[in-house]
Amino acid sequence: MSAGSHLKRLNEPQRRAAAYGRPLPGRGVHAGPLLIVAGAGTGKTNTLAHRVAHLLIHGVDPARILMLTFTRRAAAEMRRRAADIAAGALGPGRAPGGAALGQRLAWAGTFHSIANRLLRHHATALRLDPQFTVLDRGDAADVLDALRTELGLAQKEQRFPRKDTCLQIYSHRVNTRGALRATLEGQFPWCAHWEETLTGLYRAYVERKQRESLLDYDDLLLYWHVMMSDARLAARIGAQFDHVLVDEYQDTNTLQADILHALKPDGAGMVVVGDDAQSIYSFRAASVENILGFPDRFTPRAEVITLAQNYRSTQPILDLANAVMAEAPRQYRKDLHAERGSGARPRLVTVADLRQQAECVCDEVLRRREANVPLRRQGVLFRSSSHSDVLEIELARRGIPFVKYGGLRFLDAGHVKDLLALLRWADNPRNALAASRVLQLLPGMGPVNARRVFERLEGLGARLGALRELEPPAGAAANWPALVDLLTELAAPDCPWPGQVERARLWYQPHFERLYEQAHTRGGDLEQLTLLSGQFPSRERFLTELALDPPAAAGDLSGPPALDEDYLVLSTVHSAKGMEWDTVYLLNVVDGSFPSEFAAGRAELLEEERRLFYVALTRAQNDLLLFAPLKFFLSGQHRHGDAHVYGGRSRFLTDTVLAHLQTVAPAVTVGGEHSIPPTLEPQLDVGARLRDMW
DNA sequence: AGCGCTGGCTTTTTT
DNA sequence: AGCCAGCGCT
Repeated sequence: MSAGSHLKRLNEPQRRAAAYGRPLPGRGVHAGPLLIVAGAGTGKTNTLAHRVAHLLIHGVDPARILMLTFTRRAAAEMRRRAADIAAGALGPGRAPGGAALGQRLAWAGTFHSIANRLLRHHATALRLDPQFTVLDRGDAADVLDALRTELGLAQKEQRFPRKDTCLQIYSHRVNTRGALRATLEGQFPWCAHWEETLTGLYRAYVERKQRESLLDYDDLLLYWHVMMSDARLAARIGAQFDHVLVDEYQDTNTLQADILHALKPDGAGMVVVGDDAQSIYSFRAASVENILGFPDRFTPRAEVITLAQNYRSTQPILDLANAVMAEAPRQYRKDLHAERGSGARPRLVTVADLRQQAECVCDEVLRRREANVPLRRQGVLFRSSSHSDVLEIELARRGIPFVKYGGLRFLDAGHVKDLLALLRWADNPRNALAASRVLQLLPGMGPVNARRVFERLEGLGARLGALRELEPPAGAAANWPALVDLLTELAAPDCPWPGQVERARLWYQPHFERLYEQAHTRGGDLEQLTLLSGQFPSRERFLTELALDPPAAAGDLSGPPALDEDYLVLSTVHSAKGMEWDTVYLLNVVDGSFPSEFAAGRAELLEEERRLFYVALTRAQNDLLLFAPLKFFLSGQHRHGDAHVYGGRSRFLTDTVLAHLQTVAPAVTVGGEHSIPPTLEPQLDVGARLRDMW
């Protein structure tokens, strides 16, 4: 096999990117820093996978490649594809098969999961308990909530920010590496006068986490960052990897960029990929400056390769997307060019209301399925999670299976938290949050009693076995022995692993039924948790991986469809990053919803909304339908309570942009009750058909 | 101290 | 619709 034949299927810039650097015969590849600016659908993942394969083929040890992705799913995909390409190029006998090779790409993962591994490995050097517990977002917020109450911040005079807001502020400040004041003024102006109080709260938060061996998402990065500021540790970790590849670089934040820089100060072996036009995570402190400033962070400057040849969408879809971006005041112009040629013009469908929107989407989805576009080749996208509520009901009514990405998570459900708290407490007896949650499952046990029990237990050395020596509060005595039995059992070092969830569930069941209204519909989640636990080797791994990569959807009407079944995908635009569908339906293209009303009045936020819109449009391969309901029902949250709003046309749909859309007339409303969905099929020229017959 | 109820207030997107 | 503080009854 000739050198480079594995790159034959790439175009010229892709090939340059994949093969960047100088091969050292049999010993790897020597390369300086490289930025790949990859427009939507330009084969970014493919190029990166070929880059990894190229490295493997030239003898780079897979264990010395660090591959950082935005999601777990992206990491798995990258591992699989790179291994396949490399295995194919090396041929049988010269290398382990694709699957084995993929296994050996052990350092492919999200920033957070890689941080987790590094920290557990170097825990002792950091004076960190290697058994630390990873807090998911909800748990982190609950810790803050407990502290907020303890510090007496729930005062009468003025409402203190709610726990989720407190966490968001904290997180933003940590990830930008800026001052709290800057975060408050820039992102949370309505909380600015709480600056001092918040500082006190966060100080307590940090102390509490340290005392209880808890790390939240941000801590994973922070500890990693601190680790990299120690010259010896940084050198050791940097020397562990010859190549560092980073996907979705436009959505990294300052903290992450600094970690990378410390890892490879001269940029050796560093390749980052991204698209400034798809930067959509500023609320998570992502900074576009990272990608824009990347080349200049090194001497000599990093090389830049741009990919603009689009393989995903038809030209009319790209024309629309390009037209939207052309109106951005500040941008790095790269007009995408379609490899695939012409196709149907995207459509703007005006519907009367959300109900009609849902009906229309269902009709169109089914019509396409009849035309051999399976459900899984069709995706429904929306700005915020609740925008699909009405559609979900309609889908369920018609028996169309779907999976929803984004929005309410599995881990947010109370009963899932309860069961996990049992396991977490068993795993880390110092975890006060888990303890408090578990104890309060008992009737007669409130916050005060739970706290007393926990404190007395700490006095006895924080061993769960010591629970037996404690006297329970009278009101909770009846259920006390069973709980003590359970915890003693779970905490025993020889307690068999997958069985523990089953065991905990058995104890939990009666409490579950007492505490939750629709216990029967929600029971599936617990079942799913039990099944999931079997896939992990230990309790610690299960709890950590679950926090780092929670299942996408909460169990609902039908539960998650089996993987081989056909199902429609519903997704927030954020969660749709990197995905593509034959047909894309974008809901609620109405001002206030797209762009979100919260972005109004702030130019940078509005620009991010535009990029978000752009991401949504460029997910489509062949067909793109935008829906614009005339009447919009808003629930809650709004000054005047629930209301119908007649939303204006989205400000992104300017005349220039509209010129790239085929608009479909509003539906006719009959009798005020039933509305007829508009015909979406291409207009038939009946006359021509009849003439053609002869 | 626990627990259920009332009423005022509410900032989208997620590793 | 859901969070959160406060009240009143047990």
